[in-house]
Amino acid sequence: MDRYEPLKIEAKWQEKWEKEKPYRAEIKKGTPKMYLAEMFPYPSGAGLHVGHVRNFTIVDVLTRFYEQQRLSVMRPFGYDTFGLPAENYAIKTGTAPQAVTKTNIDNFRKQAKRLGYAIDWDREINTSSPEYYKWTQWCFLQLYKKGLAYQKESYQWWCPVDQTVLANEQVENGKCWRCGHEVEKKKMKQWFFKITEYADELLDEIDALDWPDKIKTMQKNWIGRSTGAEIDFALAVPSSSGRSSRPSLRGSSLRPRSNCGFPSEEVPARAIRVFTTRPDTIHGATFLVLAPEHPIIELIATDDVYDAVMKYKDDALKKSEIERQENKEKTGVFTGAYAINPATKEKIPIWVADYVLAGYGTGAIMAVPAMDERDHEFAEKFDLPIVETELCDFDQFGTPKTTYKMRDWLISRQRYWGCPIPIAYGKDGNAHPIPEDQLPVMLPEIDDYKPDASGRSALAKAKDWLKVEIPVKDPKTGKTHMEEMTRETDTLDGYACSSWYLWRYVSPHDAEHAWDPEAIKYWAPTDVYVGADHAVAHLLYIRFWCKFFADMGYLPFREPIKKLIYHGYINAPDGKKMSKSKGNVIDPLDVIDEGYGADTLRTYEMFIGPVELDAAWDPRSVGGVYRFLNRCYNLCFGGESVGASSEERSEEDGTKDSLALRHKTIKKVTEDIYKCQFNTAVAALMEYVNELYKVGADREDLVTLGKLLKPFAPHLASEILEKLDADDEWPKWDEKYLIDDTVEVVVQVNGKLRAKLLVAVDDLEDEKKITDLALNDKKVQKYTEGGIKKTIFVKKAKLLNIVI
RNA sequence: GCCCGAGUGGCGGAAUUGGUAUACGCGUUCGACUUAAAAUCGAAUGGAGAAAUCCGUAUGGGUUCAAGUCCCAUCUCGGGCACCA
Repeated sequence: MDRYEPLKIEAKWQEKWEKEKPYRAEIKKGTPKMYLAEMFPYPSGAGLHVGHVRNFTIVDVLTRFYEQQRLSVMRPFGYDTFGLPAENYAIKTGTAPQAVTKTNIDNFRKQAKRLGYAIDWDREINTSSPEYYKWTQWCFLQLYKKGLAYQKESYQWWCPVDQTVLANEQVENGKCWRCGHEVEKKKMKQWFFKITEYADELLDEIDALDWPDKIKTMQKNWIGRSTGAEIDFALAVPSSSGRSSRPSLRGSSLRPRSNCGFPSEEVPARAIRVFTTRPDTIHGATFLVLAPEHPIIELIATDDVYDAVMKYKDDALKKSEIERQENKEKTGVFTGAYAINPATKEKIPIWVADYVLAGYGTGAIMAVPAMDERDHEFAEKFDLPIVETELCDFDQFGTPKTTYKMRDWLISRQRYWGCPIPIAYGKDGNAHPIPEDQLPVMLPEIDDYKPDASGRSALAKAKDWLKVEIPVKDPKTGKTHMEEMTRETDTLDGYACSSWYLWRYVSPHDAEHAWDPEAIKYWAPTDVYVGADHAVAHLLYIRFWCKFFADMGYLPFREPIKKLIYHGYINAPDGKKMSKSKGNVIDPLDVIDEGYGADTLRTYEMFIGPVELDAAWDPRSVGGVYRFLNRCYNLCFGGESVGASSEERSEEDGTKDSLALRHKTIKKVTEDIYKCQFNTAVAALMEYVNELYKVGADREDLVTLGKLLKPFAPHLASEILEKLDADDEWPKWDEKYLIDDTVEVVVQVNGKLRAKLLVAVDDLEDEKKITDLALNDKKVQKYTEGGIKKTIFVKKAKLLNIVI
């Protein structure tokens, strides 16, 4: 008898799948479709890690499960290749990111193929290939045309190490998500996507999603909608006139410069607009507080305190986000100016303090120390009046307003290795979109990738590339002429590239469209999406783009992902995060090559625990799963030690029991996979094999085993099914085999287990018979001598409780 | 600080959602095979007890015929948000 040699079996099947391409997705009209994908990986130089394997295997189990049910299945694969690691590597070594990326992709593909995934390899995509990013640029232009891609000068997060700006979503606890360095605020003109335009819809549709609550809550918090009102507080007449060198307030209305994220509408002359969720407390507003960045500060600060106010402002701007977060002690400074509370008509002082955030609301608040804890703390510290307030009807003072914590998505990156933004600047400095027929704007190959602190990417050094001729229509004559312009040197945030890739998969080589309209109608939206990261950023951005392209008529749905599986990490055996520096990394390819094989690795990672939980790698448990597969092999390929064959079994009981066992297992495994409870599905298969060892297995038992095992261990299962000359169609269970002739009834006395009765299944209908049987049971009688109060029979639970 | 989620054997974890707690796997122990080891196969394995039994799902209370599951309080751990007016 042959031994189980996983590496041999796996090589055989992988070669067959490579040649025959059985997992190619095709549109089959009339057949229900199933589109599954993982969050595509960034192909790092280190190759696959066990976390990738968990991610991809979850998708694979479901892919094969549905494929075996003969649904029309699509499971593509791709690479998210733009980004800092490849670029930093290029800077360090002088190797072109293009070359590094190609090497890494080749390695990833080779490794993924060794895991036996049911991937349609003809649908492979790579975000840094021109055939892909051409359409990323096309997407940008659609957003631009609708005014949803725009430029704005404002204070932004700047990472001094990576020398680029970052989106809010990429700043974690005041640190850069990539390098971990503290971020700074820098005032720059940058490109944004107007995600806030969709804030309400993004929020309102969360509840209906089949996504983990954790993610839904995080997105809700991130969007952070609150409703209230905006109220204008008129400035009181300044006690001293402004310095002549300073801009004057008189006459003109105040238009906040568009540099702090303040609303762009005009604020009435000589007034400060505040946002509050509690306009009904306006009578208790005893002072105003402005964010340090508020542009009106320098206009209203009186001479006597002007320098102090400006110093406070400068200090606040210099402070890192971490310093601001750590120090919750209230600080602030009086501007010397006053405003009029429109409700009480009282003159109230205007302060500046950094506990008021520039980016939220109007960057100014009315402080109601009697109602608000923070205002109270501030009032106490600076000895400002606290007056109890009566709630009032505020309609006469303010206008209803809804605000969001979410900001527009900053997409400019001052980096080389990204998708070029398809924009050029004319002599007048105005931005012009690159015409669609000039796409893609190719990323030029350059020698020196290093960015500098100038705030421009290395592309600024590609002198030839910078020049471009753009057709311009003269507004007077209506004639078009070519004008030489200078290209935008910022590249797009990598998240832009991944905001539409799920739709590219439906027609990955389409040269005419970003995605084929017919194919998208059939395949999309994605039915199951699996990942372990990007709870807010990517998963919010892709929802935003989906809604936008739905509005544009390019997508026939408004939510891109029906079901989201968000799985846990796999940690090192010591429970800590795996990391190269700690030297505790488990390399999945090593696990395969040690002799365990891919089937063991895959099955182990499904068995490791509930999908949503983190788990620690346990080398010994890997051995346990290997033993299980080995037992499967021996059972199917005939070992002497295997239990009785079907012929030797007693005709009456054996066959009936084995049918019950088989159908029970089919039911359990099927239902568990639907519920993504892969650990218990594997446990059920183990139980099945254990039982078959005891009672013997006939051909049908083994065929069933092969079919149920295939999603987890596809190579071994294929080998089994081939030997048995069986197809892999998913088996169905029949409830009639699950009903036994006899059942065990549990007898409790006061809720404690005292006896078990074996009764005919029909007797479950006869409560009196069972009660009599129980009361005649010797073990039960020991407890019921003193008489009984009542009995409770629960048919569903096959349980009788006797109360004494 | 606020909002979620979770605490079950030596370990990872099961438990039809109120109905036999500890499935499955690991580890441990014993046995078979072997000159021996590995592999494989079989058996045992929550604690106490000679046994009958008793005690056991973080802790303390409660509801119920019946609680790991529901309610209240406390403790511990994880996650999210964190001056958002």
